[in-house]
Amino acid sequence: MANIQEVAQKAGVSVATVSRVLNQHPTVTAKTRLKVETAIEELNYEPSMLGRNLRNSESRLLLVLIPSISNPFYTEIINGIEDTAITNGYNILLCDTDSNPQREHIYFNMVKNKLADGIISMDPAVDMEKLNGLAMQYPIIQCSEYDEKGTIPYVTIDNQLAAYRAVKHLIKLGHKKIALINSDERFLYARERRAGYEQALREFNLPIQEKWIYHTNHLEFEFGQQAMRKLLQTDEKPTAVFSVSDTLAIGALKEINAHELNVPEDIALVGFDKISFSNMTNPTLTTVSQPMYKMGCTAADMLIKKIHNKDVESVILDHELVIRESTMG
Amino acid sequence: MANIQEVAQKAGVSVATVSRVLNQHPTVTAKTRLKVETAIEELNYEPSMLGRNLRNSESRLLLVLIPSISNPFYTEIINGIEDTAITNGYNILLCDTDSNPQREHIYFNMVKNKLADGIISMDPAVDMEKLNGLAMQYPIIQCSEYDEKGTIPYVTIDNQLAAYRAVKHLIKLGHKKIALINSDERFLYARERRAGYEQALREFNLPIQEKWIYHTNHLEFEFGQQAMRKLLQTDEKPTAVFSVSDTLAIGALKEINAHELNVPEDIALVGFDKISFSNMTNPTLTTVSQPMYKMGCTAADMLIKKIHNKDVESVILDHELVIRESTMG
DNA sequence: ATTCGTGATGTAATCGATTACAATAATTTT
DNA sequence: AAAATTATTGTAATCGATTACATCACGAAT
Repeated sequence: MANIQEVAQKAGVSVATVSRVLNQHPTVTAKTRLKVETAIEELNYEPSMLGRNLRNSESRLLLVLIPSISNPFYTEIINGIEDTAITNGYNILLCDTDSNPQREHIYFNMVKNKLADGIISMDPAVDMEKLNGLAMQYPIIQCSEYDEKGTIPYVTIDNQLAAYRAVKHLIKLGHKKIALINSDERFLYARERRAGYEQALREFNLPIQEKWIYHTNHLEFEFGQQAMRKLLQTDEKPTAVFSVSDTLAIGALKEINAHELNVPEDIALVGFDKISFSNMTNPTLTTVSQPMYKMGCTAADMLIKKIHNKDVESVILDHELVIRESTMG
Repeated sequence: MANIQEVAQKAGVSVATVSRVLNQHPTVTAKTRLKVETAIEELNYEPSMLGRNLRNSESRLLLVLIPSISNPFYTEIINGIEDTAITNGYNILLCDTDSNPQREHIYFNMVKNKLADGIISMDPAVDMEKLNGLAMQYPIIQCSEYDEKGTIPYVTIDNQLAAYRAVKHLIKLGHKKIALINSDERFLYARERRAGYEQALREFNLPIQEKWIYHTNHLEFEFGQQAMRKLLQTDEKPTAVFSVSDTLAIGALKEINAHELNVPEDIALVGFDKISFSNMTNPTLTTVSQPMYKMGCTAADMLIKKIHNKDVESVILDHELVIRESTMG
């Protein structure tokens, strides 16, 4: 790979002139520009981002932190981020943190070292303290999950309201024994969705029963199955289940079927996220739709603004309850 | 963010000594090491990758090119890559190329510019010519999809044999009218799997009927539905379907159900990839299992070897036909 | 006491770009 | 035609690290 020196030599000019051509400075003569451009062409030269970044302290790269690539919830968000980034001349790099602090540390360092210009964090398990510290010096946005006590701008939905509506929908269908499959309440979204669940129950004077609330640390299908297995073992089986994630709900559906029970006749089921697979199950899954693509776009917009030192405000986007077969009697 | 100069000043030593401490050179006195380490501590200093990379021409970053993050097929492979990379002191960056040459170009440049040390490409739609050109100078490995005419080392499975076995399994069950849902035959895997399909039919003297071969450009569920709709419209309906991807098969299953037909009684179904969803459908999906995690590990191992200038040979891993409910009569 | 050897540290070049400032060439003004 | 002005281009410092080589200090050998 040729460097700027060789181009300069070949074109018979100084490196400064080559750099000016590269950066489209208007002061360069058409003739010299041509010379340089031919030299670039002939040497197949491409400027080194390393040298450039070191000098400019800018990489035009955005980091997107996700806990796990296997969660389909993130795919549409990422598409939104990517489209917006590219429109603005940025590129994104996906970072699968596996909720591992050590990996996170590496990605944090990439920003400190100017290898990236900013971070969009979607990892609920991120070290909030570290993230807040980093955010004092570097552009950071949180997407979906955020720190209520922190000062980092975020884009999300009203999780409590969404859960409330989902459970209210079940209550309106006549259900009185409604279970909750929740994830780890270390996470804000889990706490908020539980609050929404309880809010709905209280509003209709239904008791909140611990035996119908199941917590799981993982979001994979199998954990939904496991959750449902437990719930079916309770002395009084629930007639409806609200799950805080589609993947868990799909696992639950599988388990319900395995017990020769039917959805929605025996047990109604509501998920959360509207992942594409939720429309492929039989029955199709009632779920809460988050505007994922828009969320991604908004997050990217906010980050880019922040990089340019503009002020940004947190955003709460609308959600929607998508009623499908799993709650249609 | 402090730099090495400031640390040197604070510690009362030269930058060379600081660098020596950072790189654990044995020649530094315990006393000076301590001085430097305290200074690093106090200034909260972290060495800049940019400066280091520029000097060392090494980033210890690997690029992983995937066409789309939404395809669950890649998740386990990526886990394998990531685990292996980290064990060897490398980190990975996921690049969602969207099969877009312009985006690819950016990622190719990152390697040219030493922002990354090598590439694992999993994009079937990658510009093979460019990739081959790049591979003459930079470490590149192909995973899953590869260029049969090129010289880039790859890791994959025997796609033709796998397809042959899948279709033979259907024939052994007594099926004579077997359809194929294939993806774009620009891709090698699609051509190979079709070859396996035809090989099995020929071996058992079954005619190859164009009406039962459907091509689709996308792998999302909806395209599987669309494919199946077409196949059900043919004058003579197939009694079995082999789909080159689980996502397409799951879409097909949905469509079959929508027509009030049953799997496997009316139509048997075989997918490919053993994605985690394929065990959540009802009935569960017979599919071809690729050793995805191992594939990822192998690819990462090969790439790291290549970065260290060792010779690497292409690898063909074993596959397995996983028989589940969708072909159990 | 002088010389030598060894180990610890410092000096300065280097990687590949950008850019302030200097220098030169081209043009206009008088 | 000489001076003044302006348009191009070149020189060299800079970003933050690494490292070959130079230097220095100190103890051992003679």
